[in-house]
Amino acid sequence: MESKDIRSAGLKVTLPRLKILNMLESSGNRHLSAENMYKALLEEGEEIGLATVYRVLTQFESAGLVKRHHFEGGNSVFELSQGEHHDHILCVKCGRVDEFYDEIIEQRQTLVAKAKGYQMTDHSLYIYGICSACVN
Amino acid sequence: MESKDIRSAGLKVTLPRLKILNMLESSGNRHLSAENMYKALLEEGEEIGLATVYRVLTQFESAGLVKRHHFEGGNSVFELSQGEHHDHILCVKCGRVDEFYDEIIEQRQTLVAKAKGYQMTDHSLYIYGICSACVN
DNA sequence: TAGAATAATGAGAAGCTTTCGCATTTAGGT
DNA sequence: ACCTAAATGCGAAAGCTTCTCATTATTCTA
Repeated sequence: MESKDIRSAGLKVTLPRLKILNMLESSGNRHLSAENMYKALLEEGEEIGLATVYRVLTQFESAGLVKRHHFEGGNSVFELSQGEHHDHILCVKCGRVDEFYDEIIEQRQTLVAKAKGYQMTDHSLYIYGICSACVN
Repeated sequence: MESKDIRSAGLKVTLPRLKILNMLESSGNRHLSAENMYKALLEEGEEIGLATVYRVLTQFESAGLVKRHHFEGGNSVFELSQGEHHDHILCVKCGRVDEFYDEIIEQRQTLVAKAKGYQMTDHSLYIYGICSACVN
């Protein structure tokens, strides 16, 4: 029951929030845009406004429930922030998204930040390419 | 004379294009938004429209003269693509931007792409943090 | 160097994603 | 069940970027 997550974020448990959280959990696609979710909800017959989808996602992000990503050229996508940090590699042809984690890259980033005199708070790494299915 | 660059990109040498290229070359800030440049041109008394600034920058990007970056939360910034590839580290407080290049990170990215079955075409890495001047 | 053909410009409108404002509805504690 | 605060939906609005199109400028050619 994901109601716990919503409640412990200090948010009231409402139908829009349950639906959105559920969609993020159960969708085959782990990376959804607000528009995606809005349309999917419409098709399910839910009367949920687009503004609400954005609002809820922003709240979930603040609560650490989801992560927002700005993929190249377009809108934001959201993913459940279950488990550990990872970065993304995406196909520029079909839009497929894969995840990866590379300890050495992580370490080097920390070193770079230190060398430049920065106190690192966050980082974003996207690798773009053509996936095996699209190379042909 | 940067007219060569414009001409060899297959573009006519016009005042807006010269001004914009010049601004990217001579500005202390290497990372400028279209809006930045537009305002600066206005202040210089140039009658250059915002649409033209965007158009020209997009053309320069296609020609490989400039690189476009999507820094977190906001508009695109452009920088002359002189010299070699580098990534960016930016201060979330003051907006300062520094550049870095880390050979090991580059190598690992190639390895990751290969391991995931991707033919890498590009990548973007941004480190966010608080710079030495803003830590206080 | 004048003229023709073509590309570039400026201004405003329009597109897209995201946020805001507000009246109405709903959740949660008492 | 009631009351208060929070959440919702809708439309409007904001911010960035692109498009349209009539006008202007550049380049090529004669």
